[in-house]
Amino acid sequence: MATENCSNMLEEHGIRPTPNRVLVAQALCHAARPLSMSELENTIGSIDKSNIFRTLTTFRQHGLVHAIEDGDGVRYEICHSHDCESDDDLHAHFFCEVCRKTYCITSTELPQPTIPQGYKVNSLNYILKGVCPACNKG
Amino acid sequence: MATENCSNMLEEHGIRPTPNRVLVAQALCHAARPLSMSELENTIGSIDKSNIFRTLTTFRQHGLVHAIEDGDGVRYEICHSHDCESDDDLHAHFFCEVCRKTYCITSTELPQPTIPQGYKVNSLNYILKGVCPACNKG
DNA sequence: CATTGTTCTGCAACCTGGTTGCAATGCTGG
DNA sequence: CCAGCATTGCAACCAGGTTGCAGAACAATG
Repeated sequence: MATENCSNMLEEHGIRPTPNRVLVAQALCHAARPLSMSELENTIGSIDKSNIFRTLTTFRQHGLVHAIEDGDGVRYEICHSHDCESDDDLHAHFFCEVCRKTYCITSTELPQPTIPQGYKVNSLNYILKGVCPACNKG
Repeated sequence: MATENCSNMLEEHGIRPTPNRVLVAQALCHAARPLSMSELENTIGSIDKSNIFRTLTTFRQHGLVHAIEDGDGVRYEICHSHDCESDDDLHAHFFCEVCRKTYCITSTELPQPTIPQGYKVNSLNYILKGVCPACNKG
């Protein structure tokens, strides 16, 4: 996504589009998969990890990104939900144990288990672990 | 589970039943829910965390326990699978964000998403986060 | 344009969970 | 009993995540 568009996207979510924030948003938009703090740090190269952490916290508070816990830390992806309150952009994720990347499984809806009485569910995390097609060759 | 039974259980899995290992196995059997390394350390009180770590690693290698990543670290539970190879004891887990405990959702089968071509799945982790019934009162 | 208060940022320090190296101890088989 | 391997506790380490702080950037106001 172009710098301009990312800047607008931030403003639409009530986030002031500082240069660093635009860089983080661009990195997330450009990646086809969720990125961890350190992946973002390496990709961008010019921003301190504490700032990336605070930027992602801000993004999350404004419903711009999802946090995904894939057993290898936390990764973030742009939330494509039509309505960030209802968070209808849920899907499973696949963590490759070889290349240690996390992919979105968008081919299928996130299957919802039956929740017993009394539990209040705030978020879902469905992680599959194994070997991705790229690493599975040969 | 009694000391005697735990000891047998270890031997059935090809694990030498040292006193410490029996303590860890008992703690896991006695708890109705998966426990983290530090929960085990606190519950048992007499065993060093590095030893608990190595004990759990051994248990896992012998198919005695599952590791569950619930976004709050790793927790372990006795694997009740009939056949540890096929690992048919899969179920979702619920992490309470208030008391920070993890519960098993055994009321329902773990729903399986459709996996795209080429991915080799080794394990599944389905975590729901929210507030458990005990913390949800009042 | 200068001033002031808030926001953003980088750096360094910290914390916690997980992991490893090592030396001492305990156990097992000859 | 002895040699050799398994088990253990301790201390150190590591990485990801988090916080405190002080300076830089910014927006608003007179």
